[in-house]
Amino acid sequence: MTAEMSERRRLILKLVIQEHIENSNPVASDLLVRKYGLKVSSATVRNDLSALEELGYLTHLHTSAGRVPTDSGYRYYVENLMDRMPLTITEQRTIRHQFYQVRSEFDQWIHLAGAILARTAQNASVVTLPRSYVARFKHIELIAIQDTTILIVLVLNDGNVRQQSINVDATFVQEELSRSADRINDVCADATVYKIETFLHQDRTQRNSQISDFEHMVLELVIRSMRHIEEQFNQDIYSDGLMEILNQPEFAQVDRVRQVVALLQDGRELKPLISRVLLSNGVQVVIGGEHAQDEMREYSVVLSRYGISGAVAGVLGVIGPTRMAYPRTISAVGYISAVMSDLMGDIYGDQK
Amino acid sequence: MTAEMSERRRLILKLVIQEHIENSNPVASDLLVRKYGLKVSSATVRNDLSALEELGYLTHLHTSAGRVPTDSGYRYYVENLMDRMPLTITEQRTIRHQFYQVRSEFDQWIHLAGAILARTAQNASVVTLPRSYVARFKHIELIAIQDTTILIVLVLNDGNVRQQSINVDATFVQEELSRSADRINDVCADATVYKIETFLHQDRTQRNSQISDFEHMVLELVIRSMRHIEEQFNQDIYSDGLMEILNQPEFAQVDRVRQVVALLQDGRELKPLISRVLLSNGVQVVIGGEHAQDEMREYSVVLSRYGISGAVAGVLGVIGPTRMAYPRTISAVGYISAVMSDLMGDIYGDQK
DNA sequence: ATTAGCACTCGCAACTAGAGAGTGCTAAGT
DNA sequence: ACTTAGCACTCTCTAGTTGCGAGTGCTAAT
Repeated sequence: MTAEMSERRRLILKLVIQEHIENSNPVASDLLVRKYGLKVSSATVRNDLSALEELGYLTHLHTSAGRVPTDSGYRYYVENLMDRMPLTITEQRTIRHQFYQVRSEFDQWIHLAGAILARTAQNASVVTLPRSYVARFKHIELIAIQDTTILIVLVLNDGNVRQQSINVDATFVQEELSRSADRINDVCADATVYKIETFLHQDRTQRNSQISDFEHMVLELVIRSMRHIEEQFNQDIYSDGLMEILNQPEFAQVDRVRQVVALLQDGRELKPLISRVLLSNGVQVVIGGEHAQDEMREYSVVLSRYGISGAVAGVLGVIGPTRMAYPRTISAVGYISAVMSDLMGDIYGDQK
Repeated sequence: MTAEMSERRRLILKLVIQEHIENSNPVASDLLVRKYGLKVSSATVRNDLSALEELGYLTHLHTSAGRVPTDSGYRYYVENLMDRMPLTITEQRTIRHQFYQVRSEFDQWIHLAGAILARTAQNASVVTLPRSYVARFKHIELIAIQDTTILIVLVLNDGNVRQQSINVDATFVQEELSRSADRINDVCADATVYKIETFLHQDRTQRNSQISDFEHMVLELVIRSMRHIEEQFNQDIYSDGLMEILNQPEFAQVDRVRQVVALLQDGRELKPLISRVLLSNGVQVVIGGEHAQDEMREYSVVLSRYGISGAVAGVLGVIGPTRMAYPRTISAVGYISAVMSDLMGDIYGDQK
């Protein structure tokens, strides 16, 4: 005697969820009949609603309140019911245009992506920098900025640039430094950390070293930097749209606000998700209680990988309350990740 | 017959403010007598309180509530009453130690400063990057990252590093690029934008050009970048401590929270302040209604310039509700700006 | 299977009352 | 002239009460 699905029940579930997403209050049976012109009476709808509740897709807070979707209700909606809702042509053009304008400054990309995502989805956005799966040395530059202070600029193959300064005993002139940099660039071209380490080790045990003590020291620093980067592989999460998410009615209480601020600020709860998404394709949706972490129980995330498959990749997406405009959010995340991937293809080339 | 100051009234004002700063509720006459063991009765204190109110240093919200400082009360306190409260030796040592650990990665400095300020003052912090008064070219690097894509890394004398990528028609090999970079580095050494422009102009009108067309193009980009940097001179505000400030009891209502998030996020209200502080010495305090902007009426800021006087400078400080632990905050801002200035002296040298 | 009708539940807003906190004033004391 | 005790007065905050509206759930009829 358990409840069963039917076409009408599916329609009612869809309407309940869409109505709830739009207005955030519980949905009543007769509102559905009136607003959507159902050809049945509110009593019939009530029966269906309680059947949908029995199936686990809806709940009430208390007897005399309208229905609210559960996490599995949202899941069913996302999988089976919702209509795709692509961004309008105008929106797409605007977005492409904005990216085009900052195409050469790629440290701006993630800021732009974060801002657009947040505005489009009316929720908070998260974006990680694109990173190589294995960091490779691309180029080093040594610049004398003071008598005994040297600025090291290290460029990796994924466009990661790190600057660092060191103090040395002796005074170097720029020519010397440039020659050292050239030598290091030669030796390390396209090398992984491991290769650089091996080289350093061999060079040390040999009698006639190819490189100077100073260059040794620089290489040590390079290794340390690259290790450091690999450790925090995709761990720096840039986030935007705090204002947007705070305008959602679920954040009318301060403790909810504090909770979401904490969530976005340290990002500990998001990291496992991001790691998983990095290995997947397409837009991923995790809804409320599906999260492993308790702190995320009240939030949904819509994430996608972007980048060049097999080479460099990052993750971007949206986080918001479980009551979220999934169709639009999913489209926005999908579209922006595609635009970003295209851009990266232009710059890094479509290697592989 | 206007009210006058007296030693006891000064003491009472000081106690009211300190008590209010600590507990955030209005201060009653008999609490002062009980808690601080005053040698007069609560009725006397009441008389003094109403005298202080007449002088404009205190208010009531309504007849039967305790006293609360006004903005000018806080001002009087900061100018005349408060005891300096330096950070403890342990705190100072911890802070120095933390900076020491990241001394070579100076893009971390502002993050560290922001975090420490926020934690120490239990409020939001703001930090701007150190910038030269006039940007000077230091070094350029051209790196082939793809057949027709070149990465430009531009280093300015204040340590500002900008990366940019360009697409070109022809294919360049790294050697060619390095030679071009060398030539540009020669020509532009320590030049201001103006100088580079003049050079470019002269070189164009001459028959035999010193540099190639490609190098011309790069220089154009350099000029654009430097202009861009000069325009947003100290305009990028890094901010931290949102969690800390939200824990202050004045942010128990959501609209206050939204207000402060907006304030920190766009920073429009802070920019004029920062520009002013850049030209001043020592720790500057602006309290509530002293702000020119209405949006800042409920906040106080404690700011200080840091850097090397006459060369590079930035601003750091704390923003919080007018009820703020001024002595401690002022000490923290002063101390951290001193530490940052020292560090910068080590790196950039104490030129001038 | 659908529907009308109606009792029942729950939350929410408005109102009331009483307690508590703290002042302001007056008149007396030093 | 300053200080103080005493007390009335004001205002807020909390708890309790009530009534209303929204919406369900059930029953019995179609």
